[in-house]
Amino acid sequence: MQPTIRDIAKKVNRSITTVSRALHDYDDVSEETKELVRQAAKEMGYVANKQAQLLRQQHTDTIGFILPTFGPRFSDPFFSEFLAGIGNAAAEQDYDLLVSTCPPGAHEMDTYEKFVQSRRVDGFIIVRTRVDDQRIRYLDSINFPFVAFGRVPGLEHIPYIDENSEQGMRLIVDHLVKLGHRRFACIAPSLNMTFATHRMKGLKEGLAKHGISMRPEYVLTGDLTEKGGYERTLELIGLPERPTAIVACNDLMAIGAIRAIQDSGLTVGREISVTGFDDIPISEYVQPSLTTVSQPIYQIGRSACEMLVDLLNEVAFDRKQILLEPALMIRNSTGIPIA
Amino acid sequence: MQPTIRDIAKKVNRSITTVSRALHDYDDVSEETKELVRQAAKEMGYVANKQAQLLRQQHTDTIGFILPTFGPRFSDPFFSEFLAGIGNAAAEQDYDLLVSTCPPGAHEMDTYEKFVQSRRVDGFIIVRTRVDDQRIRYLDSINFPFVAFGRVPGLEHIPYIDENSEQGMRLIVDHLVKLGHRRFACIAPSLNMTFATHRMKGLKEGLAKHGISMRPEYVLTGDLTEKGGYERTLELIGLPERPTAIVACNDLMAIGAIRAIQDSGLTVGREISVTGFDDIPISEYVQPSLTTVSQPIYQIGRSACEMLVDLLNEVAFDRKQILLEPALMIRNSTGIPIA
DNA sequence: AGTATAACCCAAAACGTTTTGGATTTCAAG
DNA sequence: CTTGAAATCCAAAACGTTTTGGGTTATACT
Repeated sequence: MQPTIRDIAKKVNRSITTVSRALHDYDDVSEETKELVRQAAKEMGYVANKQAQLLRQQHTDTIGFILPTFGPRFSDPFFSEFLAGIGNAAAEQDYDLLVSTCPPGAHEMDTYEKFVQSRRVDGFIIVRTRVDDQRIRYLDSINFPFVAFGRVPGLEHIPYIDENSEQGMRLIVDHLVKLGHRRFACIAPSLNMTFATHRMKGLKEGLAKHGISMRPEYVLTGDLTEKGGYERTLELIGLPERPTAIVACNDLMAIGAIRAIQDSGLTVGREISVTGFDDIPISEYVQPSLTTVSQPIYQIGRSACEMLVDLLNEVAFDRKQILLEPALMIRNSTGIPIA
Repeated sequence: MQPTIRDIAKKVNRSITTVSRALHDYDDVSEETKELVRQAAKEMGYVANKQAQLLRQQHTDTIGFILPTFGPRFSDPFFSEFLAGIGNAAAEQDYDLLVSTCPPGAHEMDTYEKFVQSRRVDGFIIVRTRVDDQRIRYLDSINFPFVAFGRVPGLEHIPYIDENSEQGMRLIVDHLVKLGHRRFACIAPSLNMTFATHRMKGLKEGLAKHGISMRPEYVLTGDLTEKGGYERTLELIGLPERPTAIVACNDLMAIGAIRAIQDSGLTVGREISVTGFDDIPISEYVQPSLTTVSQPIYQIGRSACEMLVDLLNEVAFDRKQILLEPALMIRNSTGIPIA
C-alpha cells in the first residue's frame, strides 16, 4: 500500500493539516517541520493520490482531446503530430491529456457530454472545426473552456488558433499563374469543415485576382485520403479538356493525385501540376516532391494547449484568436504547363 | 452547479444510500423507488462525479499510454493508427485513455512512475518494446498491470501481443530469392528495439536457408524515417558492388530508399528491388507501390487494449501471449534483378 | 401470540486530500 | 505585568461517492 499523508503525520508527529501544508510550502509551517515532513515523505516514497486531490480541489488538471477517427484504416499524419504537440505542452504544464476517439456523427456529442458532465476534464481542444459545429456550440453555450484549431463562421469570439489558409491558397494560385497555368482544377474536402471553406475561398479569390474562374466540372470533392485523391484525379484526367493544374486541398489527396497522373502515363509538373496543403513530412519524399503550403501542426498543437492552460488559469489572455501566416513550399510537382 | 446524489435524495425523500443503490440497480431497492430515483436523476441532469466515484472505488477506469515521441517532426503513421485502435476499444469498454508523450530516455521513467504512484491509471499499454526495457522491468517488478506490443527477450511471461516478424522476413526473403536475388542489403533500425532484432533474425535465417549470407557492409542502420532510409540507400548505391535488393525494416525507410534509388537514376524493381515492413496506408500509393509485410496495427491496438481490460478484470485469460501471423503484400517495388 | 423471512431502507464510515477557522505559544513593546 | 502581533500548529469539515452493517415493517408460518 502506498503511504498516505496520514502515515507521514503519524511518523513525524504532526497533524495531517500540517503535513499537507508543509508539502505545499505554506508559510505558517516552520522550516524545521517542513524539512522533517519532506524528509519523511521522501523516505516513505509518498506521492499524493491524485484522485483525492482533484476531488477536493474540484478540478482535474486534465485536458480532453477527442480524436475524430474516420474508420479503422485511418492514418492521417496530422493527428500524430498534433497530438505530440499538445501532449508535450500539456506535460510541461503539468496537465494530463485524456484522449478519446469517436467518429464524427450523432454519437459524438455523447462523448463530449459524458466528459463534461462527469467532470473528467477541465477543458477541451477541438480539432477540425466544422461549419455548423455542434461541439463548439455546445461547449460555448455551457461556458465550458476550450480552444479550437480552426475558426467557426458566426462564432468569431471563441478562442481559436488557425492558419490563414485563404492566404495560403492565394500563394499557390500566384505561383501557378506565374508558371503559366490557366486551367485549374481542385479537389476539395467536403465543405462542412471550415478549413475547406477557407481554402476554397482563398482559391477562388486568388483566381479572381488574375481574372480566372474555375469551371464547375473541375471542382470535385475528395475524402482527404490518398485513395480519394487518386480516384478524383482519374476523373479529372478523363475529362475532354484536361486541367493543367490540380490544386488538392491537402497533401494526402495531392499524393494520390500524383500517383493517378503517373499511372495514366502523364508526367507530374509537365502535363499536369499538382499542389497540396499541409506540408506533411512525406510530401518532401514523394516523387516528385510536392509543392505545398506548410502548416506547423506540431507547433499549433503546442500553442493550442498553452492557450487552453492560460484560459483555465484565467491568465490575462490578450489574443484569444491567433491566425498564423502560411509559407509556400515550392518543390517539383509544379512546373510550366506543356500542351 | 451539477446536482449530486444528495440533491436527488432530498428530492425523492430517500437517503443517499438508497439513491446510490437505486442507480446501481441493487436488488434491495424497490422497483418503485428505483424508478423514482431514475426519473429524478434524469430530470435534474445528474451524472456521477467520476473523481469521487473513483476515489472511493480505488481504481481509475483509465488506461495509460505513453507515446515515445522522437522530436517535433514526428509523424509515424504507426501511432495514429495504433492510438485509434486502443482508443476505440477503450471507449467500448468504458475505459478512459490517458495519453502522455515523452521522448525515450532518462526522463521517461519519471513519467511512468508519476502515473503509477499518483494512481492515475489502472494499467499501461507499452509500445515498441526494447531489448532491455526499463519500463517493462519496472512495471513487472511492482506487479503493475500492462500489455506490451512487442516481446522482450528474457521476459517471456509478460502479457504481449506481437507479430511473428521473423516469419514476415522469411516471406520477404523467399519472395526475393525466387525472383533471383542473391545480393541483399538491409536497412535495420537500431537493435535496441525488439522488433528490430526479430526482423533481423528472420532475415538472416531466411537467407541462411537459401545458403546466402549478408556482407557486413550491406547492413546499415537507419532511424525509421524516410530521411534515414534515403540517406542509407545513397550509401548503398555508392558501394563498388551494388546490392540488387534492399530490405528495409519498415515502410517509411523503404519509401526513402525508393526515392534515393530514383534520384540516382535507377529503376526500382529492376536495378534494385526494395521491400518494406508494416504496410502503412501510403505504401500502396508510392510509386512504385511497395512490396511489404502487413501488420494490422489498428487491430493490434484494439487487441492490446482488450487484453489489458481482461487482465484488469481478472477475467480468465487463457492466452496471455499472442503472436500474429504476417502476410506478404507483393507489389511493384520488387522484380527480377537485372545486372 | 410469537417468530422467521423477505423486502426495503438508512446512518455512518470510508476513500485521501485541502481548507476553514481557530488555538496556542512566544516574544517584543508598552 | 499586560497586550498585541507573529509564528506555529491543528480539529473538523468538506469534496461526492460507495459500502458496511445494520434497522424497520409487513407478511406468512408455527
